[in-house]
Amino acid sequence: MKNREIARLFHATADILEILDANRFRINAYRRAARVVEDLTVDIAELAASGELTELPGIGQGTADAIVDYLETGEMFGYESVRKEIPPKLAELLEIPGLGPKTVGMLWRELNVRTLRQLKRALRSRKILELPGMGPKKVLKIQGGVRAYESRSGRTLLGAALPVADRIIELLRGVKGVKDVSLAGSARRWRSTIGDLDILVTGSDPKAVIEAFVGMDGVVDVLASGTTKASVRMDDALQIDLRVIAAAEWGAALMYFTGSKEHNVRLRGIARKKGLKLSEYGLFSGDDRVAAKTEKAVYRKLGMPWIAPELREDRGEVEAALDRSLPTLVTSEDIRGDLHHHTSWSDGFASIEEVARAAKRRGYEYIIISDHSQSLSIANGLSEERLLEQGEEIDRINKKLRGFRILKGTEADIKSDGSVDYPDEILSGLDVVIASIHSGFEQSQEQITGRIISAMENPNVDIIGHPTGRLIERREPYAVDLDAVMRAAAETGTALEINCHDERVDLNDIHARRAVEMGVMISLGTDSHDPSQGWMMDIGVHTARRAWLAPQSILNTLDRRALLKHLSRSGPAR
DNA sequence: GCCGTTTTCGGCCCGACTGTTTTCAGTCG
Repeated sequence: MKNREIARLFHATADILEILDANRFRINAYRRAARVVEDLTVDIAELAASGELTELPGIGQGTADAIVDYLETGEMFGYESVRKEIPPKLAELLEIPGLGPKTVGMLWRELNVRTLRQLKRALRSRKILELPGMGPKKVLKIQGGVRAYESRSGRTLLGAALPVADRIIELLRGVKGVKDVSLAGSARRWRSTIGDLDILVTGSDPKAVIEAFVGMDGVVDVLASGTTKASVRMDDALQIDLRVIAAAEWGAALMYFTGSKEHNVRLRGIARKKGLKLSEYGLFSGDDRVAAKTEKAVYRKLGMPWIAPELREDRGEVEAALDRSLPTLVTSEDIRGDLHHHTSWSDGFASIEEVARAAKRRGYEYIIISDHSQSLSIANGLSEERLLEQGEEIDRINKKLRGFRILKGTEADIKSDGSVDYPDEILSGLDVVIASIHSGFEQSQEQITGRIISAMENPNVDIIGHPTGRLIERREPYAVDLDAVMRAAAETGTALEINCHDERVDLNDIHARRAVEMGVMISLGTDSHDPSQGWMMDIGVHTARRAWLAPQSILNTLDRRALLKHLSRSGPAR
């Protein structure tokens, strides 16, 4: 799949055009094209082959030609020609906070700044102060941006940011006069990584809220602090934006601050067509505010039902809302059990009984114990004998539990030759078999894909665990041909996992949506190694929502009997 | 560069904050 590469080239083209001060709508067109390609659930080469590229919104003749050009030659003519217009590393400077395309372009033209090193030298020179719009404070601000850029650690995992958000929300609720506090931004949309945290507050004393916010523990840098808006950087480099708004504008502000930016742009376009104006202060007809207090009211006046935050990515949700075809999304209440959990029998930290009781407290009907298999010795994988012993232990504990069932499972390794790490007679005695790749990551696409497909052809294999093997921001996916895997999953009736662990989220939202479109069932598993990680099911559920999934597409919404029946297993009698 | 229930040209989302200005440009979200 060349989708990501093509999207990257469109983004790069837009970056360069910005520095060259090209028409901003042309720049936006490239950004939109990049995003459309990025979000595609199909291989762009297929669309190119069938001549359907220009049917995509935002892809016209120019960008379609560029895509075909790249697919055929490995180079994109448009990009190659603008690339020569600026020094090779100049566009990287755009990633420095506080430094935008205008300033980068000016510094290059006036002071011949072409690299980060030359930028740092220029910031110390006196000549920079002679440039228009440049003063001592601006220089300090950019120097601060350079420091942040050099020490940056990429995006923050949602699982790490949510506890911080909870703590801040708790703190702000305690400020005098505060009425409502809400998380907004990409965290409210449950993106698996976030750039910053956005928090919204309404209350009678904005000044007190801003003061409490910029003065809280852990703040190392106040980036902005106005009467309604403030930004801080925390000691772990996480940036947090706060906005204090009037109660009458709560809904409009929540929409604005939740984004995505692209979703908001679409809505504003629709407002404009209706002769209205949408901003964070409300939906206006001239000077009259026609809606603002709740999100629902604003959406209604735009002619559509409320759209769940997880869908607000401009991936077709606006069109679906307009013609009343939004999906019924799965919710946490639909989930009957966790389909992937480890215990101290392998590399987990809790006993089977502790895991089961915690799952029962979460309101589940069942949990699958899926410890590692024998060849994963580094994780204390279970030999055949120990797996059978574990089964007896599960039987004993099940007798003690009422209204809850521990199912016998395994997360069996898919070995380098594609075989599964236990013999069929062992696998067929289990309730659920997950098969995952934990070795041979460096194999070719053909080998990796072949391994997974041969595992799925084993009738005892029910679920493929973390199908791409990525670790967010740490390890790239192995070279798997996901399309081929999804086709085989549909044919063999094998489910694909959304591994809910915050470091994995694998399948991701786009993949999961594609899989279900191809007729594949999705399994949600937290891959917990301790019951305290069970909450990550929320990450999986909301990722499934981001993938537009209804309960029917998800294995864990089945009750125990229906689940075992679906997996073609009789299962133990109650 | 894309797009069209005001179509093939003339539009294209909106506002806060900052630092530089003396009315505004750049950056960010």
